[in-house]
Amino acid sequence: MATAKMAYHHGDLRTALIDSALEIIEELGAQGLTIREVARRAGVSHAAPYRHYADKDELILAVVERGFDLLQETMLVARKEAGEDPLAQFAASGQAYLSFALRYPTYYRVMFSGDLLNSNGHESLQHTSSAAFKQMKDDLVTCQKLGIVRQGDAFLQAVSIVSTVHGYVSLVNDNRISHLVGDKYSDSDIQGFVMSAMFEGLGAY
Amino acid sequence: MATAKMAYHHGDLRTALIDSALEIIEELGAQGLTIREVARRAGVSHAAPYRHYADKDELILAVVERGFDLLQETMLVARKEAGEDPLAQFAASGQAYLSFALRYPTYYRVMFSGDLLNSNGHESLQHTSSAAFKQMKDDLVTCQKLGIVRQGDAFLQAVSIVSTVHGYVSLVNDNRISHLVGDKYSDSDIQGFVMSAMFEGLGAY
DNA sequence: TGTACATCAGTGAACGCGCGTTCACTGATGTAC
DNA sequence: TGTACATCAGTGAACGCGCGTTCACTGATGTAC
Repeated sequence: MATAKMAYHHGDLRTALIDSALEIIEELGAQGLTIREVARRAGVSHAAPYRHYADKDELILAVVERGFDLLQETMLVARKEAGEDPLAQFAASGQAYLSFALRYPTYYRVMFSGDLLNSNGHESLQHTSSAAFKQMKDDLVTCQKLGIVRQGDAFLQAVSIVSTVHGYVSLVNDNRISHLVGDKYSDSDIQGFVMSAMFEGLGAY
Repeated sequence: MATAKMAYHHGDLRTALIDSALEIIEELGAQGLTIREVARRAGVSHAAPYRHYADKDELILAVVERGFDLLQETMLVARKEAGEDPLAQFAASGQAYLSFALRYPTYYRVMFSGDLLNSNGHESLQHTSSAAFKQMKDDLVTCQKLGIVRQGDAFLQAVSIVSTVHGYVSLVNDNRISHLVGDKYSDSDIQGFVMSAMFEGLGAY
């Protein structure tokens, strides 16, 4: 990890700081994310981050932005691997979303609740999530045309789907389900059921 | 508000502290909830709370507990007012849940994410939410017997419903929907659609 | 009913802590000639 | 290729702040006789 390059000038501290931030978020939770801890993990004095980010909010914003980029890309790859069938494409990107959210619980939370930000400036984030949402709506329209999803307003259908997925993920990540379950079901049983109930609501065949 | 009684001894500081905490949570968010601010609002020195709660976590726990009690009671009242029809009862308590969550967004969030708690000791909370969940499951079983809800494992159905409702509420409260909407739909349009999609998934007639 | 005293519920000063941010600085790098 | 110098990316000490918690204290209350 430590190369000669890192002696005084770091090389790419701007990126390394985000890496450290992610590490912290998953390990310590959102509360643990401080400029000083980020610097500590990047092996740098706690004033150094100010060379790259004006203040804490700007760093957090960068962290969240990267998260959305990563999520979007993951979903795109999954969709491409799913072949030609539009419903399969749709399901694949949904699954990618789900996997991301369950794999990086705290990160996901930070991304979706304005938790850490003090100021505003969410514009760029809104752009990314709007794009993902539009993609989803288009998919639904396609599926409707093919008669494999119930007719109706695709926008409202999309909100409904997003609600279910987001809700499921949030409950699991906040550990609100496991104590209800006992040994009766595995996580994937539950996940499977919730997703198929959702598809039934959509009338997807 | 200030009575003679409150001169030195407060009267019921234990309760008043929770009131202040709620005020803060709705007004400043979870981050703003500090022992010192709570004391400030209750008009008392910041050491006073320690007469009633061992530490910050214990206070927060009391706040959350009250929230669950309130939620549970609200739901029970709604259910009783809904008359005899089991599906109506079920829908009514769901609606009560929804209203609570949308009315007290930050409070709801604090209740459902372990956000503020440092230590563990969630046992009593788990008890309350388990009870609410069990109620829901029983309702579903009843509805199944009457043939007004799709047959199947009521537990899984309940998880699915909770996911959708919780997800919808979380998105709305974190302001993740409004920027997608534009002027096209009112909040209640969306809410109505999401709920009926959910019921369709259940096969509720 | 009055009084002595234990107990309870507050006060306010003080502690140590980690935080975000600033500042004067210094070491490394890149570039013009 | 070598050198002077501007610029860039770090350092570390210092700031003020609000926090959780503790402590010795004091005022109010309740109770036994």
